[in-house]
Amino acid sequence: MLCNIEKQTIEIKILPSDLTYMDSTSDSILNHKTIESRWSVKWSEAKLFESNPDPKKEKRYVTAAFPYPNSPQHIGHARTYATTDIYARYLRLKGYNVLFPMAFHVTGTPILAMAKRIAEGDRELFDIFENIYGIPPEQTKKLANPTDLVMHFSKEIEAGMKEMGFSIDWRRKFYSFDRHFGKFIQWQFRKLKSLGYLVQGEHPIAWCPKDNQAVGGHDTKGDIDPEMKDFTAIKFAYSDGKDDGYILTATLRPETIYAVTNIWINPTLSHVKARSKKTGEIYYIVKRAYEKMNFQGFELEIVEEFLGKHLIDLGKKAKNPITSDEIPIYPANYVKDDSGTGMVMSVPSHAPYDHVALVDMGIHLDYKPVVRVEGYKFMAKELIETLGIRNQFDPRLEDVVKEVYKKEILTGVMVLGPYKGEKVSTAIDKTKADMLTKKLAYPFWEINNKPVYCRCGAETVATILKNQWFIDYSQESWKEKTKECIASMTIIPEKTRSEYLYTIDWLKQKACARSQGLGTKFPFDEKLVIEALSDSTIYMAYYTIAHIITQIPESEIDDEFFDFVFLGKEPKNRSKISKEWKEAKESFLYWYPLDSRHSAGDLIRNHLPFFIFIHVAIFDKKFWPKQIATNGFVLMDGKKMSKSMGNILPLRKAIAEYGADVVRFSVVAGAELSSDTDFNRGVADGVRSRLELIMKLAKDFSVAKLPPCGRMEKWLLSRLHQRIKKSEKMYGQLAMRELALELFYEVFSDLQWYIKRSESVNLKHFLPIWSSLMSPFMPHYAQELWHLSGNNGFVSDFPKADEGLIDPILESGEELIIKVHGDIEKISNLIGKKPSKVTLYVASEWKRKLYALAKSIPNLSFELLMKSAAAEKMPMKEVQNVVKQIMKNLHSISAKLSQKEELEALSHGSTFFAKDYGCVIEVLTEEDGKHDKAKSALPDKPAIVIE
RNA sequence: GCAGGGGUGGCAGAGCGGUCAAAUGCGCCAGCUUGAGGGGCUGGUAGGUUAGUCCUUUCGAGUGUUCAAAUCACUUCCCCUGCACCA
Repeated sequence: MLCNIEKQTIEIKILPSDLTYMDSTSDSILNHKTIESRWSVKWSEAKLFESNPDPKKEKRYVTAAFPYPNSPQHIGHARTYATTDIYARYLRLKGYNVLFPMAFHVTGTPILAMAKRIAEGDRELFDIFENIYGIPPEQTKKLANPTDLVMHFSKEIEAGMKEMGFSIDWRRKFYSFDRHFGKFIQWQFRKLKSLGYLVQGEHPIAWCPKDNQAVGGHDTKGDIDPEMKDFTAIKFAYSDGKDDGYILTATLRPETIYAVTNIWINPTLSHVKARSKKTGEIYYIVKRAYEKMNFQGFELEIVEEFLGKHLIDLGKKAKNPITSDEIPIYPANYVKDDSGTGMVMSVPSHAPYDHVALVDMGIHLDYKPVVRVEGYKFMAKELIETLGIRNQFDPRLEDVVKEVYKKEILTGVMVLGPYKGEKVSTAIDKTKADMLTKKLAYPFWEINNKPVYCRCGAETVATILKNQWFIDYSQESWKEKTKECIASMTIIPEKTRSEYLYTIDWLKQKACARSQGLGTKFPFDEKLVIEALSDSTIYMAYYTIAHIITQIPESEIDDEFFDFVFLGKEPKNRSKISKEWKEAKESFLYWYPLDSRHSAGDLIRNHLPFFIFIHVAIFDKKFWPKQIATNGFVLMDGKKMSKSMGNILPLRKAIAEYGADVVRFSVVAGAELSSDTDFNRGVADGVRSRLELIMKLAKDFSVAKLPPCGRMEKWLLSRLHQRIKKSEKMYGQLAMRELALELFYEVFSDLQWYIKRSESVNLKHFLPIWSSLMSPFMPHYAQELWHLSGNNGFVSDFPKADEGLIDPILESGEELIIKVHGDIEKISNLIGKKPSKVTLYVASEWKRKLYALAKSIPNLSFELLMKSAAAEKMPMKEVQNVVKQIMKNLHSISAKLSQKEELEALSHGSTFFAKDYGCVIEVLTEEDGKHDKAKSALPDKPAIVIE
């Protein structure tokens, strides 16, 4: 029961106009800093988020992708964590024992590269630090050591997370370069190797010849990711048999080898005759290619150097290694020496340049088509002729090349050679593989988007890493197991499921070790470091023991420890099992499997599949993850945040300005989970001012001792209890946008209506429930409200919907009042005068019956309804009019209330109408009405007469 | 090209067969409130029309299914993301 005990009542009368004080500068009593720090201190003192196994309670284990501390966090990062925290807090309210841990990922090269840039005094970086993150240059200078950098930013991030009120168990914090963690990762890799998932092979990478090391995107000027392009270097012997050297041509289209007509050599460029020290083979190539080839393991030495003209002047012919055709060698000025070997096999039927060059020379040949493309016979030739391109130097030729290559490779079908009938995309690989195995050709790599410069200034080159280690995600049985896991998981949003499956299908081998970077040493080659996407796949398991394992000296940790904890295998020597071993195992068994993994949506194509792959590889099925939820980005005023645009809003700055709860709410509430959301001042201000109104109301009126049992209090509670039911489902599905609407914006309009309608305001029963419902989103303010409304302790339960308090009649009654209120307004605007008297006529009971009748008759027609009405002995003259209306809007008619109920509601509303419009209100039944209009009353739509 | 997602009002973004001229927020306009501003409140925001109504056009374009389509099917155009070794 609602109103029983409060005896002492103090009547506080307020008018809606009294509430027009939402003054954002008057937040002395609404200071978010005070409220937020008050409660975060209390939470931390109560160790509320330090979660330990408790066999009596059901657990839920949630994690979010750990941050990479090479810069402070911005509001975009906050979205994933806020989502996770909201979910974690919701689960706690539902009574679960919830674990939400956090750590820092420092693996890889970006931090190293950044520290190096600081050491070098990189202006650009110092500017970014100063202008975007507010770090003065003197301080930046001190961060030249990678560890200092990590510590500085991780502290910053941790502070931000604490300010945000994330319910994290910080005891479990670690860094991915911690040695204890390294032991765990090495164990993981030994496991993968023993399972046959670790393989070695060749791998092309970008290389800096000056620094003598591999170059990733972070190591280049302008952070450009070097892209690798694979050529095929094909050996053309001289046909006279007198020269044992090969003209080594490089091509991207090895499948066109069947239609080579000649070889192009640029007569003006420096060429060399070079001998391989490995095989003794001799190649003719441009001089610039010689250096590049040595980076790719050809081990060449120069025998002779000359201009290309020399080779042409010999007048010899070459032999096609596949078709054995004898082909001439022609000069071509368009051939450049910065790409490939500087020697080109000419395929005029498919290469636009070759065609134009031959035409230029006045040579006419019978073209052999190798590839057929819909709509063309010789695509290259036809396009050139259509465009009227006359020589090799026409800039449009470049576009033609792109167009032809794209079309032919993507849609073309082979019409020549052993792969006749196959798609070009596969024929390229097959033809190439054939030539490679027969040693008729070699792979040759080039940086596709060159020039890419290393930060040291040198241009990067392509090189081939022998013995690169891979995790072999290509194994079919492994893929199947991974898919099995996905099938058992809840994927939020569900529509991304196919993306996971697609990614799992195309994942091949993933290079997992690098020569540099922070992190864990590769156990099978200590010169290498495990790269970042490979050491972050099962670290969620490590959290469960992170605060326990550190109690064991690192030197005593071995694979048996992890086997024992994670796989349940007893060590050979059972006396090894210490208290910590047992505790760790118990903790893992309690918390695992992971119940929900949270991350940004862009990780669906790499980290998240890896996460599942490695889990299914290593852990027992009962420890496979249960759920993944991914979210979109946060835009700043509609634009993507970026360093170059300078529109990054650092999280802590946002918190200082708006307060943690407003930021939390704003970054998750604006859009559905998976789509990008916009953060802008307007939205954040709107959230803040609403929150402030509620706080103000609470402060002033929550403790008022008047009985909160009036019609409007009941209405407010009825609405709220409806929302409890709905929101529970939404929380479970992480429907952030819907929750925000349901629990915040709509509740706010309820409150506005309530204030308008009530003689006095009393939120005593409303506030505790609402604060509990909202507490996952706005934990600090919710806690404050909980406290203000006279409750002790922490918000700790999810409210239960009380069906007995849900009153549909009451709600419909208010709906009617809202509608009539609006209608009066509309009419008086329309007739252009303020009402002095308003009379409302409530429709007769028989009209409601007629409505019900209409709804109950299948395949309703005018005649049918008239007949039925006649059978019920209704007043047929009027029935005709009503039936006409019914037939028009059959789908929208409703009569939720009886005449009596409508009458009651409107009578109650009449004092409000009278006050609001400053006029006399009369509510009558249709039958009692004298006015002509009275008859036009319909259920849910009283007739209104304004005088 | 392949794979995935998407095209809705000034903007963002719901809706996914009837209650839809289309939630909500932002913006804009008008009135009120306020010392001004900010803020707040009320109403409006496709066009026309009317005592709260009704009509027409509208949800990328087109065709179809249906008594009924923003919602279903087909065709077509356009946009975004990914196609890797990068955290």
